[in-house]
Amino acid sequence: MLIDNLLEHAAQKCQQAGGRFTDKRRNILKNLINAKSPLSAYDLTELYNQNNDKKVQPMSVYRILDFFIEMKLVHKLPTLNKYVVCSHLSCQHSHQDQYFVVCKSCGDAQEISMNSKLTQELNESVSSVGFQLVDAQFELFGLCKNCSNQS
Amino acid sequence: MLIDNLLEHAAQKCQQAGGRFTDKRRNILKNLINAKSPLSAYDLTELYNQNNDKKVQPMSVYRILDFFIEMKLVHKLPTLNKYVVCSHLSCQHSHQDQYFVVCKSCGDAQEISMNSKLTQELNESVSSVGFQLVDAQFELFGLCKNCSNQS
DNA sequence: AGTAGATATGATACAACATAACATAAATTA
DNA sequence: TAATTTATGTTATGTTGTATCATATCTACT
Repeated sequence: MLIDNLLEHAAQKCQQAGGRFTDKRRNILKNLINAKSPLSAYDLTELYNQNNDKKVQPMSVYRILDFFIEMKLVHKLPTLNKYVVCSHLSCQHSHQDQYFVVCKSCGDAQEISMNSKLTQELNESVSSVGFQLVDAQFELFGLCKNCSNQS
Repeated sequence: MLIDNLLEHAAQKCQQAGGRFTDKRRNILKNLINAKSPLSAYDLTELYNQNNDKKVQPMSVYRILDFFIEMKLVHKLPTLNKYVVCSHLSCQHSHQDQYFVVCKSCGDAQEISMNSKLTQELNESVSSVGFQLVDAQFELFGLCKNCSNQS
């Protein structure tokens, strides 16, 4: 999908929720969409400042990322302390829980939608120790096709 | 199980692997066994220094934790940046992959062994995006029995 | 016992990630 | 246009983790 369409879609989502899609936010989201792998808040700060006269500080980037996460436009990968755009940036419908596989070699991350069988498995095994599941997002580590061919 | 037995067992595991079970290591593992919830490296540093004349620095604690992780005596919860003892500290046999549920309210963490169905599900869905699973440990978030009753 | 090699820890500095707190600016709405 | 809400600026600081080089301690060998 064209990046401008994605941004337009993101803008709409924000506005519908009573948030603004400012230049800074647009710019930072664009950088994250174009990124080959997950980026840290400091990566995004640097990227922004390389390409803009007005500078931004990490504090602001964290705030902007928090906003995007609330808008469900961005996910945080807590193990990596990095951020990726939601792969369903352009869908209208609501989504299942999702999780991520991160390539140990190149750092690429893939979002995976959780199927119902998996969700059920997780819920069951969590209840078996007396817990009630709240947030099922998680990260796994592996090797992507490219990297496992090379080694 | 009595804590001294657990420590004795840990000592054996270390020695079998050609590692030493020094006083510092013993002391720090003991603190982690007694902990009610996961502790950070800095928590463990403070705990140690409160109870000992010879002080230890975070750097050393990180090294000791790395050692325990290699010995499979301790797990790191990467989302929390905290550490817990392996719930199978005293078993001899090798273990499946495991994951954790963390209570969002009280911070308590429970280790859960992955059953084969779940392992298979994960492997399948990861392969479906061209990845090969390497490390399947992860964390989920929920509410423990106590905390969900209170609210 | 003495020494060589491996293992463990000390010590200092710093990098990377993240938040607190208070001020200003810009948009929205009443 | 004044009041309110939303977004960002600014500075300081907290938290987590690693790099590097030095010293100590244990183990095994002759």
